[in-house]
Amino acid sequence: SREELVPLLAEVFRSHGYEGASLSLLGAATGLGKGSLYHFFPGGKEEMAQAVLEAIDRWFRREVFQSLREAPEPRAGIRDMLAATSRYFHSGRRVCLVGAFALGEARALYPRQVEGYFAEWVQVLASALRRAGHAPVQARALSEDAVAQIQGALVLARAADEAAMFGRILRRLEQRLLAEP
Amino acid sequence: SREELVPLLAEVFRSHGYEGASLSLLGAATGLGKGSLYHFFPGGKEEMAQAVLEAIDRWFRREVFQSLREAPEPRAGIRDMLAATSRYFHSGRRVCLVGAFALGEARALYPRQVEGYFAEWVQVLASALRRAGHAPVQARALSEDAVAQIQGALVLARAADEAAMFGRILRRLEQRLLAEP
DNA sequence: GTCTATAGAGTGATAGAC
DNA sequence: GTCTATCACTCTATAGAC
Repeated sequence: SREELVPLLAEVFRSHGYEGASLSLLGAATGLGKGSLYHFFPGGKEEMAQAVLEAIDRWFRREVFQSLREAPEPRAGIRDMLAATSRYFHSGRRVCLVGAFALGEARALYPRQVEGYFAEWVQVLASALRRAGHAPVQARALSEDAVAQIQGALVLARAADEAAMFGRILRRLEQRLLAEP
Repeated sequence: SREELVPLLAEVFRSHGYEGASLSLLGAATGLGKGSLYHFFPGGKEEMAQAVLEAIDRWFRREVFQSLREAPEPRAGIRDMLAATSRYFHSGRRVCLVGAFALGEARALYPRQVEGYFAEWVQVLASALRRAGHAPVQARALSEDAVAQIQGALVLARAADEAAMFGRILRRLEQRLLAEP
């Protein structure tokens, strides 16, 4: 049942941040009392956020990184990655929890996960760009730019409360990533 | 003396977020008791954050947007803007408070300021790009991409705890912004 | 007396841990 | 549900300047 709880907890952390996600909010979202929450997560709030980060990590490995790694045609993999990214972030209406953690206090609690999430994304995308014909150095640079662009697009879309901005930026990013090396 | 307090308060909000910036932290950072803080900011924490956002707004208008608006040569203005940006964010070691607010709960408290900060940045940069020879639609698109890139670079640099990443991304952004239309 | 700035005890509410 | 700690905040008291 931990597995069924995690997506509910995730949405609370995403929309309220780590400090803002109080046990009463987490309880309300799951329909559980504090006692039950501590039964499933003896480590309390910290363990809940840990479980959420692990679930995010699994999702990105499966839905976003896998097609980048395994697509026979790297450019198709890049398209799939961007489509999965847009789906995951609800076309810009949803915030990136790892990005929000990176900017805030929670970074200190989960340094490995925060660092690893972006590092793996950049590495996997750079590898696909190399297979698409880019020189290693350019592939790495373009990949860093791209992952930063996605995160920045989420910030701007949320700031403007205009999800469409996320879609616009992602569409231009796709053109840039698929342009001939 | 409010003016002398604001930068100290700002650093607390930046490194702990809105909810994480407790009155005891704010008191410790300023060396003031609650009485004094409430003397200068009768509206409490909300007014302190408001004052910080106003100071940020003034700083960006003066140091970042002005050269974009007034530089006789728009490309020089763009270079100055990027240099001021890098200076402001301490070459990637400092977080963007408005960006952090945008991703978190505090966005709801200051919707106008959060929205306005990015909207003005995008608008002023797009105007400089038009003067540099870009067509209006392309200027606007490139400007959105650029401001998002800067915000994303701050997220990634902070996530990786590697300030140099911010510098790398900004250097490539400069090339892209100064490329011939 | 008045004004501005200060400190800090004390308020109820709520936090997370258990 | 119970616990203690801490939250934002209020209030009273007090200091020196003029």
